[in-house]
Amino acid sequence: MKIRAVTGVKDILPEEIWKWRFIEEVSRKTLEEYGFAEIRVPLFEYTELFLRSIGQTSDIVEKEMYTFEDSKGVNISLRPEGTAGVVRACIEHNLISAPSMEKFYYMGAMFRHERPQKGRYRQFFQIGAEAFGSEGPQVDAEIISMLHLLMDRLGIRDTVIEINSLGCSACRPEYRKALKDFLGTKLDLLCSDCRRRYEVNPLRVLDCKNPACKDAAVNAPQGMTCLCGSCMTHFESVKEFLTELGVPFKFNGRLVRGLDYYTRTTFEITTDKLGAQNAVAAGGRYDGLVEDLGGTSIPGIGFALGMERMAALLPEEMQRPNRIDIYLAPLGAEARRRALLLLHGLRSRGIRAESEYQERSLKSQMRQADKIGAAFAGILGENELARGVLLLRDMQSKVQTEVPLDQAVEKVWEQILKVHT
RNA sequence: GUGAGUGUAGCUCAAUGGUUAGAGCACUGGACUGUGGCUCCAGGGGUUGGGGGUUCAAGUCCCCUCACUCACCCCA
Repeated sequence: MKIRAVTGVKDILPEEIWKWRFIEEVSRKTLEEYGFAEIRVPLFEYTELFLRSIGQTSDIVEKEMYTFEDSKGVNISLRPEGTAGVVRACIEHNLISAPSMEKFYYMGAMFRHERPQKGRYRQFFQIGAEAFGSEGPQVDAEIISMLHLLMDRLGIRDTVIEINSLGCSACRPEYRKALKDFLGTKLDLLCSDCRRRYEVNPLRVLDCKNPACKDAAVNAPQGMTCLCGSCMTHFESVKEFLTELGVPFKFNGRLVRGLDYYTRTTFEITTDKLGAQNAVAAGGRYDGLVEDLGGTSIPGIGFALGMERMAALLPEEMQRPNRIDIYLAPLGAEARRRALLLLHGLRSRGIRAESEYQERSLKSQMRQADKIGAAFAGILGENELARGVLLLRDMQSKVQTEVPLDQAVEKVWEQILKVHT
């Protein structure tokens, strides 16, 4: 068998990795401005954790988890999402307690055994954040507005923020019943998937893309009309705060999340530029999850964003940054020996320097300097060697200056500073 | 899990069933023997995804298989 990467996973090559780093850097900065602290939790957990958090009947658990037994027969799963592990760690290490706010963020790989397609992989990277300790609508608005700011900083436009409220443990069952009563009269109009959903999770019928189902559900009761008083007030406040913060959003009464733990506010940032996978970030409140997993009753809210999808949406005009400051082009064995020392000096000073190690024409070395995008070329031939100088060429302006070899490191440093400012 | 499309050089793609499977880009060298991007010339690079079949002859037709892509489903 030919050796290759496993189906549905991909290598992120050097020519593209700058996008990931850019997204990570901007996200880190933004999250930390909002008071989130990084946490790293394992890539795998006992399967039971996901069964209890995400929900037995969710598609993720039913058919998308990488589940296996280790050599001792312990049932393990690769994490399909990040929230469950973070909540587990918080409970285990007593990181959260009732009234005080605690905020965490993470970035890393998630695994789902789905059929790969555009924007969907079996190993994919998410950046996620979770805020515990407050059920106040300010937190909801803050998280959504933070995402809005983050998208803006990344230069990603053409996305829409959609929000909805799913109600709480008091009013959701009522809505579910109302919806079931309504859909019960339309069963023969629904697709086979939706007839199954009707039994297991009727809310998801609203999410079906099948035109017949959309028609059948057009007059379905909206979740909003069934919200209890406190959920209604909460949702109204979230919308008010968002408006005050200047965050544009769209109410979408059909926005249903695929994970069972969500309550009250849910939101999604969508785009039409990614084919069938339109969600770039999504999240919501999960006021019951901590308790469900064995902690005390602590409300929480969080989101996750898809790095591959973000990377695909970065503005096309963004360029891969230069990775080398100076390329040394030595001519002859003696010059190459001297270049080795100079390289060491430059690099020790924090200058990104590269060189050719074999005998090659100056022409080809200059071509190489150009190809890797070096800001400067340093030419060191017999001529220069004899006079103890380095010929420094600014690749953009083509201006060449000679600097004394024994001061080369400092001179190069000065020139680079000039270019960078 | 279901459906459709596509597999030929590192990449993008040509090649009526018929000679030794080509081109552009990329790479290397040269024209310019010490100066990058443009131009021109030359060179290296292939188990035509894999296996079987039909045929005098298969990259081309048939079957199987694998992979990729897109979509359904679902989601970040």
